Amino acid sequence: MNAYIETNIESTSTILRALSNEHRLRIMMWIMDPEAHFSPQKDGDLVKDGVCVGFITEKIGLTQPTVTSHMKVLAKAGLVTSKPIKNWVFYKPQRANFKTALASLNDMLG
Amino acid sequence: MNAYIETNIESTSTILRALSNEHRLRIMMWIMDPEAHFSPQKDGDLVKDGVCVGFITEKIGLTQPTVTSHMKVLAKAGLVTSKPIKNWVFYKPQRANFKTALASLNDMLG
DNA sequence: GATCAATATAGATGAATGCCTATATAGAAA
DNA sequence: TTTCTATATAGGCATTCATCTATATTGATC
Repeated sequence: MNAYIETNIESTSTILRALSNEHRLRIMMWIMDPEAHFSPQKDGDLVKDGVCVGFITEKIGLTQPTVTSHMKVLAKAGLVTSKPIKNWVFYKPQRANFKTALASLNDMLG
Repeated sequence: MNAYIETNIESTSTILRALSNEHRLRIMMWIMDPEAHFSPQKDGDLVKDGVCVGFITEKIGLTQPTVTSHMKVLAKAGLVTSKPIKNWVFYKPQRANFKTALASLNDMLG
């Protein structure tokens, strides 16, 4: 078989699985346009640094460990990166990887 | 909240979940371009009617009930429709719904 | 009408998911 | 160095998913 297509199917399905959960889809939507959905943070810029776990937790109404677990799924799929500042952790979208996934979907199914 | 966005999140995540399984993603890829992946069928046109369950089952190497179950997931997500001819059932992509999902993803995250 | 062929349904099982509470860790501040 | 705060980890539990075997259904054919 075609190794390129196979690798592509694997990573694409990982990304789709990450986004297939309503909470995670909502979270991605929020952090893609953080200034529209969160108020400014003290120790990290919403756009430059990302959104902290606490803000997401409060907004989505799940417990903090559950949110951390969702963020890890997004991170493993390559959709976000995390950066610790003081004792916060800020999550920021990886737009390029999202765009690549959309393009793959289009290649494969479009 | 915005009912439009909420409905959208629900149906989009349903479609993403349907496509997040590697087998289903592969099947969708095949039936989107059926002539590239299957040989002609006796009682149904690959493009006009769709691909029969038996062909998919043989190509993917799972059992027939498992394939039927996958096809039902795709159908529930609105990604395929089925049409019985004689005692075959042909599955055909619903391109418009797929395109809509891609567009929603772009709206929400792009 | 009996048989064959293609698909669907039923039911079981193991693995993965999503959620929680309780606790650990690590940096900041007192 | 004790305490506070933000996040991570551990572990348990219920639900959903992916798969199989066995069987039912339905149309075609003999």
